[in-house]
Amino acid sequence: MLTFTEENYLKSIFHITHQKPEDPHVGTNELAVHLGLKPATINNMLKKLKEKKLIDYEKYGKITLTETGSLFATGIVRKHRLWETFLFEKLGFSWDEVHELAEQLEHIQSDKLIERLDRFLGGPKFDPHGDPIPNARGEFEKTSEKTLDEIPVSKTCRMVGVKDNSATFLKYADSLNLHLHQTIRVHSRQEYDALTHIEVAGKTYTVSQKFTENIFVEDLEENVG
Amino acid sequence: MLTFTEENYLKSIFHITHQKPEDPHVGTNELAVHLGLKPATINNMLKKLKEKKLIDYEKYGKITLTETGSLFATGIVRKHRLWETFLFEKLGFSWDEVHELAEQLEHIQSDKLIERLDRFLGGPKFDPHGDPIPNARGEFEKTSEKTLDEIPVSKTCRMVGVKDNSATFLKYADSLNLHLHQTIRVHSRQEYDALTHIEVAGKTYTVSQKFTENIFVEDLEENVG
DNA sequence: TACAATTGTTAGATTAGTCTAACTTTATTT
DNA sequence: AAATAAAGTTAGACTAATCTAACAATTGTA
Repeated sequence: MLTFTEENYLKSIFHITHQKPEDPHVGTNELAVHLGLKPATINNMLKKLKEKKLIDYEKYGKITLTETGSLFATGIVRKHRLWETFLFEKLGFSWDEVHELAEQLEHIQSDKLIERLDRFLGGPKFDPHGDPIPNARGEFEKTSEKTLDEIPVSKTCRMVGVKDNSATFLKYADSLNLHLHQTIRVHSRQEYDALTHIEVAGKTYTVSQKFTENIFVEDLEENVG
Repeated sequence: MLTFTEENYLKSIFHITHQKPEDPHVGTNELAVHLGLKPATINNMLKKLKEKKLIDYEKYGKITLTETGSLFATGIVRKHRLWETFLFEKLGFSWDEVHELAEQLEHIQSDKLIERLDRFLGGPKFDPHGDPIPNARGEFEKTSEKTLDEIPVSKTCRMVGVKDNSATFLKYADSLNLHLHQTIRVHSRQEYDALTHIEVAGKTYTVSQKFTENIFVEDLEENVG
């Protein structure tokens, strides 16, 4: 049984690893920033996690989850995303509210509870942000890594997720009618700064590259022809 | 904002106070037993709770909740019982399983969540054990204090709650078809040890006084005549 | 390659919540 | 009322998780 704190460390290592699949290196400072703690604190805990065989780690080396650690991490992510789905689907929370609450709920200890919740929700595969929900074995589907800024002008795509999970970003997206499964047409794009004109639900908006690179999309062409 | 631990202390003081309305005295040892801690530990925390104006307490004196402390306590009880109701009604847990899970869920911090949960459940007034659910102001209905051992022979009553919330007791009750709102007829009672023959859903059982005094009931006669 | 910048580590202090062991006060019993 | 039992308190130690400040190793660059 892990402590609340240990769970958060494993989850952060998992997220950092998966946010940049090209570089599986996780460093002390990086983890400190992610967890909002000081590097010295991290160092301290890394020893404990290594002791418990949850991570592989050598002094001045990189941090990686062991198989056990990884299983715990996906377990927490599974719980987090199922609770988000519950809050969104059943209690009517908006997608910018669910993350913070799920941060608390993900630490509830009960396999039975989480399996019942999963069933109650109809075995969802994705959470309200389009992130995949791991199954009880820790497996999850790979999602599109294509972002809206990569879609060529005059093509249409479908929104399938978001890279940024902050409430600010999510509320902004909401205000542009952008939600999961929404169809987006790229009208034009400035060569200089990639400022993009998009059409969403009959309305057009101008959005920055900072914004477009945080929207995950799927091509829609094949479904049209 | 209270810590997990502080919440548990307040909740225990609340429960001890309400379990014996004739004697509102709560002592250090008593609280220690209730929380599964040592008296010395309790003493330590009492100082902190007093400091925070959550309890009234003088050295060697009795412990009582302040108005603020009481409001926090009923808030926790409200959350506990709403979560129990959710687990029972929506996720299909049995009434002997819900308490332990609610012990964790009751500490989730979000007024909005609990109000949404309340609405989702249809504003229940009682939890799966028949205990009243306080409203957002901390008010709750008073329930019957009459127990099955007080029902005269050949009278019929309706089960409205349980005094003992242990899984062992609840499973035993379940095995006798005893659940909330069930009608119970008292067939006979031994004068010596109050061993009682009851009829439940067409079947008869012999139960001890230890058992009958843990079943809260309401008279049914007035509804019959 | 050597220096500077970045990154990581160590030592020691702090806080919350717990414990044990010894002691004090209050309550009960003869 | 005195002796005993029960209840409550204090002092001091421990663990988990954090911090700051000082130091060490690695990396990147001139």
